[in-house]
Amino acid sequence: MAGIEEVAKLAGVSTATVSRALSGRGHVSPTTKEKVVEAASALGYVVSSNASSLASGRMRNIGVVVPFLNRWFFSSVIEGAQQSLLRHGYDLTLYNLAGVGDERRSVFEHFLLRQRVDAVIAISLELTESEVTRLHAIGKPLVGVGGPIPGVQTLMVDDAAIARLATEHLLGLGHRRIAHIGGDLEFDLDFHLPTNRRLGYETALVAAGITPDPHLFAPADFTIRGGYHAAKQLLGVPHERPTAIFAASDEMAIGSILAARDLGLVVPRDVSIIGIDGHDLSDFFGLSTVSQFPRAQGEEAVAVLMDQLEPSSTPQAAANQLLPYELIVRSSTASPPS
Amino acid sequence: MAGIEEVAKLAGVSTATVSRALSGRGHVSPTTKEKVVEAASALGYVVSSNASSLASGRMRNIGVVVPFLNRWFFSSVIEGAQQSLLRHGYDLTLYNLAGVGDERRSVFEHFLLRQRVDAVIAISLELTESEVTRLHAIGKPLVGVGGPIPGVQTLMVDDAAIARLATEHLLGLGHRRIAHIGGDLEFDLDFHLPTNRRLGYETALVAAGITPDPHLFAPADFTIRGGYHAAKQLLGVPHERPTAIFAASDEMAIGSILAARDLGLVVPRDVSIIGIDGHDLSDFFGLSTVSQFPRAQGEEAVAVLMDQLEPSSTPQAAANQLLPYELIVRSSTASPPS
DNA sequence: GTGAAAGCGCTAACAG
DNA sequence: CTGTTAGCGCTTTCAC
Repeated sequence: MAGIEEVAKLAGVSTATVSRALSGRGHVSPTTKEKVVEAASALGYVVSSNASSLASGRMRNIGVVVPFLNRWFFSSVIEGAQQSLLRHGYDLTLYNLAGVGDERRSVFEHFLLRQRVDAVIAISLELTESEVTRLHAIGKPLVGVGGPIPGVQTLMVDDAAIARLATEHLLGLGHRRIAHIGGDLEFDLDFHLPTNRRLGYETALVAAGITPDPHLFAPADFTIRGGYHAAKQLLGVPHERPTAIFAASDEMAIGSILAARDLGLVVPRDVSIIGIDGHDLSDFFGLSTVSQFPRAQGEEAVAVLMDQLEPSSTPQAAANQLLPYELIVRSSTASPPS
Repeated sequence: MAGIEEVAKLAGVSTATVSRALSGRGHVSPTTKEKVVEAASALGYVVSSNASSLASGRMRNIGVVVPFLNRWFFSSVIEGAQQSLLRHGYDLTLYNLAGVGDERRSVFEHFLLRQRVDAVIAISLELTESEVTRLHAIGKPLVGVGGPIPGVQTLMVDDAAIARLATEHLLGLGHRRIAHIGGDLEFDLDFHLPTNRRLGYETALVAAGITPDPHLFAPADFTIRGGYHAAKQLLGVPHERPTAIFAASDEMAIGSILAARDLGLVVPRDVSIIGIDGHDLSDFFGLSTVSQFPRAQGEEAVAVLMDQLEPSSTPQAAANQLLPYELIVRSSTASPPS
């Protein structure tokens, strides 16, 4: 456990110089710097992040708060963020706000209050005003991903536009009876995401001169299982079966594909199905979808934070900016049966 | 940002007493403690983890190293670990060793060397001997989950036994031509897990007087997609089609179910399918499986670490112990067609 | 460009 | 049971 002092001795300089040489902060002559770097690696020296943090106030650590871990969207965002952070020399401390009660309070007491992080990224999580306020009070940047947090810089896709696009794709193929599987109310608590998607769907319909039919809406929980059950409900009716389903997530769309099969329907001949996400499995199921790019969202969140944490001449990110998405047409959508 | 000193003043005690009262270490009279706690919360005081760590040498932070994030098994283990750690007042810093090259070195330079963590949990990841040695050299406990790391305390299920159990289930139903979808060689690099599962499968076969047939083995990559393709291969043969498939993961088993359907085969009438994992989706697909309990594995890993980090009279965990598993019979397995 | 020295905020002996 | 007193290992003014 070599310390800075030993490095200084070996390099024949002061500890201050070692610190400067190794951190890049402040000016050190090239020769000196080289000597220091050499001495450091010779001794296997590495700075103690604690001592460094204590003295400097920087933690080089970002807190990431998520509601779930084993959902494709979340783990993808995290992956993107983590990789990007690593590149910046930051660590990523993970907080899973699964249990909404004590766990959640506990998280805030824990890391907010223990100042373990320089900033926090909240993924698809609606923080309370008090939580936001407290974070801001202690000067911690906070960026949201996946939905608007009042008063907070947020990265999000335009859910309404995405939903409109998906619906328009179906409309363009000639579908008129288009069902929608969206989030149920419980999910709307966080983020109005389902609502926005439903809105986009209805907007597209109306623009095409179609009155949205409440019977063509089914709520589900964003999972394959949920989509399956919702789709069975939608497709099981004897008359006026929808010719297409627009699901608010790929997992629900996949569930819908499976449901259609189980009902003896052929996709896309009998029913077209489109999702949202660009899930790993969408390709496998031949699912048409509107991709959003969660890994990129994680990276972008980090870029936003870095702009604040380490202001450089050239900001890397634009916050409150709408993120890209892309319609991917595969084999689950086609013209309706005539 | 109230400091310990202000709390001490408000409570009318010394900073040392505040520290003791708040951390629980050392004895403080109940009255004093109450006063301190009150003063602390009145001031909104929270310890600075840096200062605390620097002075005490404890980080209250565990590093978790994983090869993937968006795979059910890994995110589940992490979830379990994180929740358990939170309860112990520890944070969880996540390191994704996705890219095996620079990323990996970088991780080790970063956190190993920056002493940000008290210990590390390696999930299904074969650390190099040098990595293990270095960790041990600086006295960091290290526990493996999901496969044996030489010289390291490891939590794992008995993969051979699980595979044997799954195969015996099929045998017991009367199957004789049982195919196996296992990991391909690439995956065997980490952990011999596929090999062990294949071994268990063959052991069961041999015990039943059946000679394992290499044509009944197909490698895949543990994903739904991979399982699908492997199963098509296995089930597509015109003669002597296997009557059952044992897949080394639920995702591959699900892929197999989908492949069977696409080939016009009815599960389990024409072919029985069993997996390993107890995946979230296994219930949905009616998949028979041998559950292992990844969340519990994460929790157990934490318990092992806590025993070392905060030795108490009663050890909570037994290391190098085989973890529980359970055969769950659902509707994907039945007697073979006669 | 480099060194000296004063902390960063807390914990852990050691006394009392 | 509680107070005093050294540091923990680094960063950062401030001089030079």
